[in-house]
Amino acid sequence: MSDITKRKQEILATIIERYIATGEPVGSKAICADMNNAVSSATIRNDMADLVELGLLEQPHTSAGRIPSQAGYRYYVDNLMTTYEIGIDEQERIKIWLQSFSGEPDKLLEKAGSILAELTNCVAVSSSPSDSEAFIKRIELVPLSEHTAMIVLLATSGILRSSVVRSDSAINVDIAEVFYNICQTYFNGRNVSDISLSFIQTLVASLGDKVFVMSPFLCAISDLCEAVKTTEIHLQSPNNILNHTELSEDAFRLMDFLHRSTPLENMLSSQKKTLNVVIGSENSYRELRNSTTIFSKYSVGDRESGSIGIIGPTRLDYARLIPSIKYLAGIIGTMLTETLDE
Amino acid sequence: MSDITKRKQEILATIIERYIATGEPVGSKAICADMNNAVSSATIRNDMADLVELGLLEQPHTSAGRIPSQAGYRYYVDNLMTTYEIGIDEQERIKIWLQSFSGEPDKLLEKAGSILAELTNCVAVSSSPSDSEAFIKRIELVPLSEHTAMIVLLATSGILRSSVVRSDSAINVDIAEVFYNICQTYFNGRNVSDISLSFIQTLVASLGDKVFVMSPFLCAISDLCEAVKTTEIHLQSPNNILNHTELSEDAFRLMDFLHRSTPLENMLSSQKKTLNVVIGSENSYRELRNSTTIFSKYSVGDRESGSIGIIGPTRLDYARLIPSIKYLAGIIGTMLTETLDE
DNA sequence: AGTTAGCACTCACACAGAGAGAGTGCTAAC
DNA sequence: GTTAGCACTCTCTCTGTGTGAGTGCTAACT
Repeated sequence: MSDITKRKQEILATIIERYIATGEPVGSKAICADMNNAVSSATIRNDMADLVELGLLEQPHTSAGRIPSQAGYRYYVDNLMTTYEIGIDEQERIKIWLQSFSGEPDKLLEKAGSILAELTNCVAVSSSPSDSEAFIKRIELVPLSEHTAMIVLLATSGILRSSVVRSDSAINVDIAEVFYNICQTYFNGRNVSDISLSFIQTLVASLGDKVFVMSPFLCAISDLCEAVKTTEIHLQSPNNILNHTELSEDAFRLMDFLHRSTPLENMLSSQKKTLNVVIGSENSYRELRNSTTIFSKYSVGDRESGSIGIIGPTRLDYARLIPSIKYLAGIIGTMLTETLDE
Repeated sequence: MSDITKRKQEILATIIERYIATGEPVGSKAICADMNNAVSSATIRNDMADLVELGLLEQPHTSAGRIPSQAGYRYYVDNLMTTYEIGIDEQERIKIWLQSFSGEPDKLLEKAGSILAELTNCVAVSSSPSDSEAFIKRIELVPLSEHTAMIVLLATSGILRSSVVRSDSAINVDIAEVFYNICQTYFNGRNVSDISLSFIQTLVASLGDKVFVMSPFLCAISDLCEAVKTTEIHLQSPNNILNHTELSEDAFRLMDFLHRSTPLENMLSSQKKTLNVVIGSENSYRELRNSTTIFSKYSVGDRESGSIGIIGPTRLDYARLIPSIKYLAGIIGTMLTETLDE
């Protein structure tokens, strides 16, 4: 692959950039003009034929211009692209805009996602920080009425989860005390992965006559631990899919795909690198075979605990989008880490 | 309008029901068969011509069958339709399914919405109970870390809202006490609409040296009161829009419309009746000119405080959907009222 | 050997005409 | 008021033609 002449690389880059901008197949004449007539269109045609041979370009039909193949985009992203960083003032604006949500990871990610969707005109997807190694930092019981209370669980990963519990018996100071005692003894400081159903069951067995009052609360805690471990997926502007005509055939299937969290989750958890640009059929899900996904992990503390990125067509302005996504992932990580430090 | 002969009504109903089932224009022969050849196709043609004249039917083109006009649907819904109640066992299943979410109105509505979307194959929309006449029932401060705390506000409308606050000074018992004192004196039992920015400002002025510590909390309370008043819109399965080919032209605009809460909110708040069936261009929003919206209000206590319903094409199985929506609205109301009573 | 001009060729697209089929509107008889 | 019969209308599909963009190939040139 690396034995492609400089000129062929230039031609490839020109075709890709022009195609990204216009969405139309690029002919030899147009390239010729873009290259200031350095060589004739016939020469370019010869080179293009070679690039098709190599699988980097495609022809929609015999007498059309060329469009990049998925391998072509891959070569471009890996070897040819020069990235454009996002402007400093824009960076500053985003930072200020996000600052106010730094206390609540989910809200922060939703906001970041909607900024990203706006910026890229694509669907933005983010996963909340999930960390099965997280510990329970704190559990609080917030009485709401005689028979209902809210249980709030804060994990060391910075994730905050809450749920409302109903109890048949009145929730009074005594019960709260029992609750906090149990938390202190059995939950606080414990790894969320330890709180299995069987753990709760053995715990319940040891409670004696408090079991009936306590069990709904303990079940809630178990659920909340589960929720802390579970990656929450945030989807922003799914309708942006419809902006891209090249995806209109897949639109229906894609929409359906986007609205199911499990595959998205699997997709994200299978990504190993910090920045993942997955083009077309490189994606393991068939629904994404005509799409590109660009995701960057963000780090909370020293752990890469979540991702943010986009799903769009393969025809994407990679050179601009990749830096934007990197920037957002970076700033999310920083903010979440700062909040965690206290 | 009421001077339409019995037979014409029967023809109209047959056309509408057949068109709802098949989506294809209905010809005189087909109706003839559906009516057991009680009259000849020629007679039906004569009657159909009259129904077109009256604006209840339309012809896509001269030599096609007839389809219902929007006015035709209206006439059908108002005068001809016989509704099909949802099955008892299905009712029971839904009830059990929803029960577990009765403590959290927003989750309950989301769940109900997703059931409705599944049931109807349409987009489900619901608004959380909003009530500007609600009072503050309770405010709790939940310390999370040295500098952050969660503020939980429960309103008499059953709505629960929370937000995380950062404070520059450490959040200790003293501060909590001051906080609860302020709540007791100024907030608890007060109408959420009273908590304006100017109210907070005068309150802040009277705080003396506690002002710097308290102001982020007070601002949060103000925001939460605002959030209690604000109708929260839940959208379920927006991609169901794409299931309906007759809306494919509007799909893009509709999707966009659905993802902005404000118009949806306006639409819902402008509906006066308990059950609102708004067909096609009866909708005040242009985006909905080819859609039907069916919404039912649900009552919490004795106030109609929110809505649930669907947005779909005008070609809808009104006879089945209307009872389903009524049923869901009813059960939501019952559940929310029960939770509130305690 | 690499580059270029020239030209025939290919293919998608847009438009037009023909044939088929569904369903109508009208007329005249019942 | 109802019905049978029939010409008529309009959509849809298929086919054919013309156009234009862009190619691939060949032969000449540097």
